[in-house]
Amino acid sequence: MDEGMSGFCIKAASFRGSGGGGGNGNNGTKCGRWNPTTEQVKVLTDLFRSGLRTPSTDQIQKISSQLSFYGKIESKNVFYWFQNHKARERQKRRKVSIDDKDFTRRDQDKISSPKQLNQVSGPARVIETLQLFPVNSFDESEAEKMRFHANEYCKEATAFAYRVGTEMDHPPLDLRLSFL
Amino acid sequence: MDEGMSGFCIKAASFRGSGGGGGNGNNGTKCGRWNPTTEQVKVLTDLFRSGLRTPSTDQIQKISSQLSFYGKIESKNVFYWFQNHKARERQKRRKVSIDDKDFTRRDQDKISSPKQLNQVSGPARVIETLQLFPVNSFDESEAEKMRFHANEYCKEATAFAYRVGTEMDHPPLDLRLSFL
DNA sequence: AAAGTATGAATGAACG
DNA sequence: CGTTCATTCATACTTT
Repeated sequence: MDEGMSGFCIKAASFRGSGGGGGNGNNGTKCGRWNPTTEQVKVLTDLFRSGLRTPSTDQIQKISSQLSFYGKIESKNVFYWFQNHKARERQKRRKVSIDDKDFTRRDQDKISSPKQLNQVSGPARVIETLQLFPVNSFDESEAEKMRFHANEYCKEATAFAYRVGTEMDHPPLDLRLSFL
Repeated sequence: MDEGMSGFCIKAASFRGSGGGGGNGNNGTKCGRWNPTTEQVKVLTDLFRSGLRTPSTDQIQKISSQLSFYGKIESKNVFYWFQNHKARERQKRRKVSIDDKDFTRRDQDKISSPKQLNQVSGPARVIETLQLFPVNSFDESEAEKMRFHANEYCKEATAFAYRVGTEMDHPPLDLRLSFL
């Protein structure tokens, strides 16, 4: 297809996510955008999982410094990484939650002969246990913005244990584009 | 978490809309990546051609719900579809316009694609929130198609537990993140 | 079957 | 912060 590759250097097919640091030495001829190594990603992920979500400038600096050992990295990369990771956690939760499992119970007219195979709707998305007590273990020296923040989303902590139907019965189809 | 690794499901060589529309026997147990049926693609394309470019979350969910009849689909699939379709439309357009100095003697209007009619270069902003008119092709029932939608933005008072309070998470694990 | 193409998915970067 | 753009990776599909 002869894509663009217009502009900057190209990359030579690196693998990402292949656990165990598959020699993803992005160091070298790498320009354009930051391509984190598996080690870098792991550390960042650990930090995130530990509860870090919006690191301060100082934290970003420290993280960046530590991560620079594994490869080229800048502070802004760390900043963006956390921004994106946090945003996407939320975004994904929103998109994957109410997706399928449509209850469009329209009139049962004609079934024609559609081939609804075993449409496995929703592979039982697991619900991670959310902590109600944010305990920030690190950075107790300059907890600036991390004040009492645990009092904003207290609407309901109900973990809807919705079981995914073992057998999804398909409603008769009647699709119009007027659902928007 | 780790949206990365989407597991690894054994690929089962599925068919996608094997040729002419007819039986796009949606694959049965296919995990890997979403494989849209021809009907799904048609609806999405119609929506796109109607001017929809970046559907909102609500729209995405509605579309996904409607499309779930034709086969397995999730909201994120719809999201990605529009993102990709828009990006690639732009990419193609950008590539065929600038640079490339040679005027090909050949016809510029090759086969192209039947998927470009509107949305040309121009400040004319395409409609973002549009009213869809039925363009169904395999649905002969014309019962309630002319419904006035008015300008009611009733937000579908569905009681979805929506709070996402996944703030801090403090697993008992201990990392060597002492450099912070 | 290999090579090429189309496209779903992921994510860095940045905008508003 | 949520949303959007750009680029890239992975894979389904097509062509040779």
